[in-house]
Amino acid sequence: MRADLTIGMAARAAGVGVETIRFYERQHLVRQPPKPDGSGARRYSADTVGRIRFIKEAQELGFSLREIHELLALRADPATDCSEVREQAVAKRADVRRKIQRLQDIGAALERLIAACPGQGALQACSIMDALTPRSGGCAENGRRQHTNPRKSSCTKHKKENTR
Amino acid sequence: MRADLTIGMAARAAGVGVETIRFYERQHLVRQPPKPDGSGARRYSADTVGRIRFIKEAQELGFSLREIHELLALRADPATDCSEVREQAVAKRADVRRKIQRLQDIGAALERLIAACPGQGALQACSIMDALTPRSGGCAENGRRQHTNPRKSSCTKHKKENTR
DNA sequence: ATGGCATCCGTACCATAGTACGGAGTCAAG
DNA sequence: CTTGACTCCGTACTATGGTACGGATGCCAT
Repeated sequence: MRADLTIGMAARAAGVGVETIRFYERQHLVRQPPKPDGSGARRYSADTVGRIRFIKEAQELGFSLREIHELLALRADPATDCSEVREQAVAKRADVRRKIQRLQDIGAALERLIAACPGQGALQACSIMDALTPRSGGCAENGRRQHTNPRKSSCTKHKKENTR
Repeated sequence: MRADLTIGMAARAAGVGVETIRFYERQHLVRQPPKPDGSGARRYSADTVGRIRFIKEAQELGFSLREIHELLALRADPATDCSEVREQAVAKRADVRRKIQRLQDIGAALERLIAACPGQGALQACSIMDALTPRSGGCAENGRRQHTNPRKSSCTKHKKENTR
């Protein structure tokens, strides 16, 4: 794997600023490559770019840099005690699964919200908090019946949390 | 919905500190309830507790407080322009789907890492970065074939990024 | 060899999301 | 009627994750 990118090129390729790469180096999230042959500028590989992209993505999924470090440090290889690595990997997997579950709940709530909102004014008040608990709050689904009379929606019954 | 919790009780129920609730009030993420009848202490409802829980969960999924505010502000109801709400909800849903996809990728990579790691030392070096790109890097899966000859694993070929 | 970039490195500053502190008030039990 | 636990509100401090700045140096094309 040849390292042929300057820090500026690597930063552009990864979609971050040069300073971010240096910051990650200080945090030991990416290794600072050696200066090739006493030259002034370090050279970065495409692998490093991928690593930086991974860091940014994982951040958007709610992992802290510390957690990302742990993720990146996980290695199955013949030199390490695999059972410990395995244990951590299993824990991370559980974490990931929990997050997926919650996102699916939020996705379903948004789906309900969208269904309650046919395009011309909903028939029933419905926030995402209502939509999270399908059996209880508002959010009658109110599909493609746009031709039906949009008056008399019996709405705006419960205001509850107004918050701003 | 009766509001019968003091701020301390609400904080405990939501798993946050009192100061966090006050902070959210300052940020207009939760409404500050009125003091009932000139009494000194405000009273919070179970709804507010749910709202705070939602905020904490969404944060762990990588949403900023600003984004969470937008999520919470989405309401389908007869008084608002539904098509605009719908548009935002659809955008948020896309966001959520993207996150789910990435988490599934990471989950699959962890799965591969776990599979490559039978418990006694892996046959092949494999980091999560390798495991993310199944066809290319390391991470031969190495399931329950512990009886097959574990020599000659042709491992530890590519060290690439060592990073610390 | 010189002008214009880019890199290097250190330090300072910034936004976000809390967390702590301190003084004053309230309320119920002992 | 005091003590202790809690609330209220304002201000200050903290941790995380960058961003910006500035002087020195390096690289390369004209």
